[in-house]
Amino acid sequence: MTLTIDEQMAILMRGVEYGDPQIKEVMERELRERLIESQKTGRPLRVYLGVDPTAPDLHLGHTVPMRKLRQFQELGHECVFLIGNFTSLIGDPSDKESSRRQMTPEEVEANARTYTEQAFRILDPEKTIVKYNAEWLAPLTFADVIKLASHFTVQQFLARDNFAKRMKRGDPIWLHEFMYGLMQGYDAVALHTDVQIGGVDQLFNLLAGRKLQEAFGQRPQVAITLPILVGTDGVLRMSKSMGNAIGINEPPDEMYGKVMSIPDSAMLNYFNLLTRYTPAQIAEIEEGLRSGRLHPRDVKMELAREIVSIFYGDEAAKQAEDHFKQVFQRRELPSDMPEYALDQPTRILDILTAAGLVTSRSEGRRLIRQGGVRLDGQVIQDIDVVVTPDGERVLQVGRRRFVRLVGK
RNA sequence: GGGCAGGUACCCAAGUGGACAAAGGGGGCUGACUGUAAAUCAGCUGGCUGACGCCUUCGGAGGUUCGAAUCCUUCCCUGCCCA
Repeated sequence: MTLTIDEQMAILMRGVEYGDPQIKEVMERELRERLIESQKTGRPLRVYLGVDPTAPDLHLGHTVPMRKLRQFQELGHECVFLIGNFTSLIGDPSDKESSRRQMTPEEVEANARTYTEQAFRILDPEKTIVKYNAEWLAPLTFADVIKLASHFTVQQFLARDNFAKRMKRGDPIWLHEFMYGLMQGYDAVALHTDVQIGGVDQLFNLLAGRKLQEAFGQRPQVAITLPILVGTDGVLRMSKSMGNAIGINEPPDEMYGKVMSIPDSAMLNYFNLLTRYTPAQIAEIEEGLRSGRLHPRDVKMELAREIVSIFYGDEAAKQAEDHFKQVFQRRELPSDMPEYALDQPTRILDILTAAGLVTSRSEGRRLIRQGGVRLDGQVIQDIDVVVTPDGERVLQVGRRRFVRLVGK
């Protein structure tokens, strides 16, 4: 609370990115004005972040704007975590080149529950207001919707990068997808927001909010947009459906390992968007990597440790790192592994499938043929080998799947 | 409503009567190497089978044929042009 406006601005604008320098200038100016007013009047700003519950788990990509919301929270502002339980029935065109399928109300509801639980690992539950946009979107009449639509032209939508691309390619653009921007814009109106946070791909929607707020006689919100986090492939945006996501609910070992699997080229993206490091510290790392003073592997391990630590604490991060060194660097057995009770001589393929190490027997055969299956460290050559229970034996598939066979 | 072009495996995309479980790329997996599950290189990537082989798959349903992803009928869906 004792921070100066300049100090607050430095925190809040950190990492913020717009496609356009002019927008940035305007947003910066407006945010500053509002902060000053807030300080004078004592009225906290109303800040909101919306997420669509399209998958059961939040991943690291979601945490980028959530951390920004948290910063506002810590500066004493009123923060709304909005679950797009209505919008996700439509499917957001922003994050996909192609349109997203519509979800059933049941799926949305189940996901919304896990989302809020997981969100509180970043946000302060005491200071967070959780809202669902079906509250105000569901009651709108067709006439209301038409009125909202009358504030936009088709050209404005078609100019949007995402639609323009699909247009060019001849991919379908559904009429209902246009409604998405209207809905998200109306969220801002319904919430009387001062600030909305989102990914840069959401800029269009945030600006739609400004437009609608003006139409409703409200002061247009400040849009704060953040860069997109890439997934473990290092190229595409992180998303569960792309299979390149790191879930915030994943166990520490898994989280650490997945961070280690990102390409070196993605490291700075992660440092910037996910860690607690200052810009100066990150610049130093960047310089170190470039000059060869720092070893990329060590830097990545530092990154993995930091990320696990944010979610599970230093102790768990340390343990995850030890596990990683043990299993992947020294190729030793992990300290603990799942057990599978073996009570009679059993063919190897039966064990692999029953223990869930492979998804089909064909896959098991393939892995054995490729030398990817080991019993007590010995590569299994014979597909037909029968394993007899004999105290404890360790069955390993590839480098990271282990099961302890326990005789009975 | 009319004309034209399309709908292929997790994704993109070839194939237009048999040699197609279906080219190529991406992703994923395994192995080698290494600096890590980076990079690079090699292999694998529908299911069942010890194996020969068998079964299921090319928008849906029928049909022609010894044989169909490929031809025909019909239905559903998409894009472009015209109205």
